[in-house]
Order: sequence, then C-alpha cells, then structure tokens
Amino acid sequence: MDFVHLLISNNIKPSLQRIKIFEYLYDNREHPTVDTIYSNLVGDIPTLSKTTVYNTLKLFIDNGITSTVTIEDNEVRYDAIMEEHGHFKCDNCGNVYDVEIDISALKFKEIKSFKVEKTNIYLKGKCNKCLNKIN
Amino acid sequence: MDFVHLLISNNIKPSLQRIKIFEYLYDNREHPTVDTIYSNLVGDIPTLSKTTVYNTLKLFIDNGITSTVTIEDNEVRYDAIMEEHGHFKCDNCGNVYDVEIDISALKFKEIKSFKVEKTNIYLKGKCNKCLNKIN
DNA sequence: ATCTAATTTTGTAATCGTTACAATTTTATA
DNA sequence: TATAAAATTGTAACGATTACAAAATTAGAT
Repeated sequence: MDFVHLLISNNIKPSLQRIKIFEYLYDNREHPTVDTIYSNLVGDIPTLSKTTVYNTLKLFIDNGITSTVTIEDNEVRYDAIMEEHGHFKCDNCGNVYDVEIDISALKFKEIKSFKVEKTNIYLKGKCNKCLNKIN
Repeated sequence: MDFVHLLISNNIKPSLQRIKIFEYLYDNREHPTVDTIYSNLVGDIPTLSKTTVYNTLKLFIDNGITSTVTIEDNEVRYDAIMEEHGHFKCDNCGNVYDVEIDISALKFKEIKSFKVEKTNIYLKGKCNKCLNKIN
C-alpha cells in the first residue's frame, strides 16, 4: 500500500506525521482513539504532539479518507475509509469489528423525505469469543 | 400517557423530576441534549440541577426506557424508546428525525460471529425542507 | 404525628477530551 | 541563501460529564 500517493491523490501533502498516522489507521483495524494513535506513534516520532493527531485526523476527514466511529457515547474512534461497512462493538471485550453490510438494501418509509448522503450502522452485543469464555 | 405508571412498572420511583424529564422526552421528539432538557424544565422546576438531569437519564437508560443518539461526534442526544427506529440528521438545519426502518431485514456476512443485542442506524444528508430552500 | 433511615436532589469541584492560539520548525520558492 | 508559506508543537482555555458530599425529601416503624 502506497500511502504517500494515496495522500497526494487526495490533496494532502505527505508529511512524516501524516503518513505514519494514516498508515497506523490502515494497518490497525481496531478503530483506534486519538490517545491510542498518539501512544503508539510517539515512540516512532518523539516530537509528536497530540494536537497534530487531532489536526491530521480532521484533515483526513475533510478530504474523505477517514471517518469517525461513534458507536459509544464517550469515545470517538477513527477508521480509514475503505468500502462501505458497519461496525459491531462487543460490550464485554470492548473490541469494535468491521461488518460487511449491504447498505443499499436498507429500505425505510421516509426515504422520499430525505436525501441520504451517509449511512452509519452500529451493532452492539457479544462477540463469539466472549460468549464462549463466559459460558 | 400515564408516565407515573410507566416509571413504576420499570422500577423507577416517580419523583417530580423523573416524571417531568420523561414527559419532556416523550413529548418532544427532537432528541434533545441534556442542556435542552435542562433549559426547558428549569422554568417548571426552579431548583432543578443539571446533575439531576444527567443522573435521571442514566437511570432511564439503565432501566431500558431511554436510549442515546450519538449521530454526531460532539453531542449526545436522548430518546424515549418506543418501537425500534433509525435516525436521520440534516446537516443543514441540524434537526434529527425518526426514521422507520425494518432492522430485522438487515443481513450481514458476519452474523454468525456476533450475538447482536442492539442496532443503531444513523443517516445523514439533507431534509426536503432544506433542499427546497437551498435551490 | 414523630423519629429514623433510606433515597433523591442539589451545587461545587474535579476530570478529561477537544480546541484555540501563538510560537517554533519545516518545507517550498525565488 | 533569503523569504514566504505551511505544518507542527506546547500551553492554555473550554465545555461536557462525573465525583462527591451536603441538603432536602420520602418511606417505614413506632
């Protein structure tokens, strides 16, 4: 995966910080928070500032290569956008998994009243790993 | 609508504050924030504290008669739970509308890997009112 | 009714995630 | 190499939420 050209083709100058942050998002699909991203990169980039992580993620979002996952009230997670998908959070282990959902199949009554530009689907429950551990 | 008995039957003692807060949620379907609820009730209950609004909503959620709507990163909204439904937020006027969606029709590949207990569907875009105004 | 204990409400202070902002550093251009 | 523009950084400020202890209210027993 060529992150430099992905950034350039989305009008983002590929600074070291931006490359590393996007690389982290792309490689680590656990939908990390700002703190997680910062903690895992500050070893690589000792001067890294948390403000830079915030700024960079905002830039990614504005340019359409990242989205937020707000499956939980008290935490904002980030996701490198690939194909459209939903999210499942296990309320036992806290992990957030990607879920392949055919969003175009969603039918609803008020469909003529709104022009829908974005769809987020959030599922919660227990993942199989936890179900097996608990029982 | 008999809010007193609704609270009692959900193991919640019907204090004035609790009745008024649930009544507000039930009657005002714009999915208000804590601030909105507080501002609209403090006239009725002059001693009302914002902490009470937080405490009460948490109690409602724990007892299953309220849920949160986190369609936006930076605001938590509240919803008196009725039948299962999705939400649409117009990014022009900011209003959040209820949307009737048949959630049971959602099919996804990983369905066997998770025990889904709750589903949230968030749509964003433009409502017809705003579309007509803009054009 | 009255006393006592339990519950609920309240206000203040603390916490934590996020943003504002100005200074510094880095990059691009002439 | 000099200058301007852009990106990064650290600190301070902000705002939503929570912790906590005091005050007020309610419920139960006598």
